[in-house]
Amino acid sequence: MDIEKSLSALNNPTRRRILEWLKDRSNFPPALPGHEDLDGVCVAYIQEKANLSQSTISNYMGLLKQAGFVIAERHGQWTFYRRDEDRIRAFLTAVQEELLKP
Amino acid sequence: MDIEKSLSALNNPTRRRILEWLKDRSNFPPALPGHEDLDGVCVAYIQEKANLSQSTISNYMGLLKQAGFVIAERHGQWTFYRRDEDRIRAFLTAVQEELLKP
DNA sequence: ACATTATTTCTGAATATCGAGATATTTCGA
DNA sequence: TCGAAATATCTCGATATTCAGAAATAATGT
Repeated sequence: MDIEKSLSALNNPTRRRILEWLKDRSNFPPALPGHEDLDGVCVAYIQEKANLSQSTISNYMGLLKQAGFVIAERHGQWTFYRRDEDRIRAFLTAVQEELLKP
Repeated sequence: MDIEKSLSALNNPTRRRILEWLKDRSNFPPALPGHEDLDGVCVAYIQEKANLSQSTISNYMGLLKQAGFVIAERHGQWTFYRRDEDRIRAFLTAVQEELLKP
């Protein structure tokens, strides 16, 4: 739990919006055939929604992953990203502790 | 509640440490004579503890104030800073909503 | 009024972040 | 095995942030 990295990752409106979009798979086009069971989303879909370049989104997803907010799962040529709810909650607890604990 | 500003303000280890120090007035030297009732801390004390230039600390305190984490109260030549617990809690709630709400 | 002290503001150099384009890597299909 | 698609990495210019020092402002004491 690197609070520094997490705060940096959150300190960007697009990255926060991506995290919100990932709350609901239906914010994105339907899953690719054969991947209906995964609830992750591929980079191309995120890029399309964010309207930023592919390299930027790939980089952003890397930051969100390093921060622990998302899990990346590679299936063939696709990388599917989904939220890591446990670690998101762990981050919130850590910030709360840091800000509030006596 | 500008979550952008707040996250930026938190995205610096020194500023987070200052917020922690301010939890307990006894992290700093005793109050100046005649100001024992205030539980705020003057910039000079914070500067000494952070070991950064006075202009840097003044700047930092300005950011923390704009972010809503501290309240500044000017008494004579001193500005006393103290945490704004209500707004700190409000920020935590806002981040929690943004990160967790469906 | 003048000197002293606390604080803020201005200026600038070093460093970090943003987001793009070009290129590399991985994997699939023909 | 060759080519195409999806993603990752490298590099770069533009912009933002960090922090210091100097100058400006504000309040106090003599």
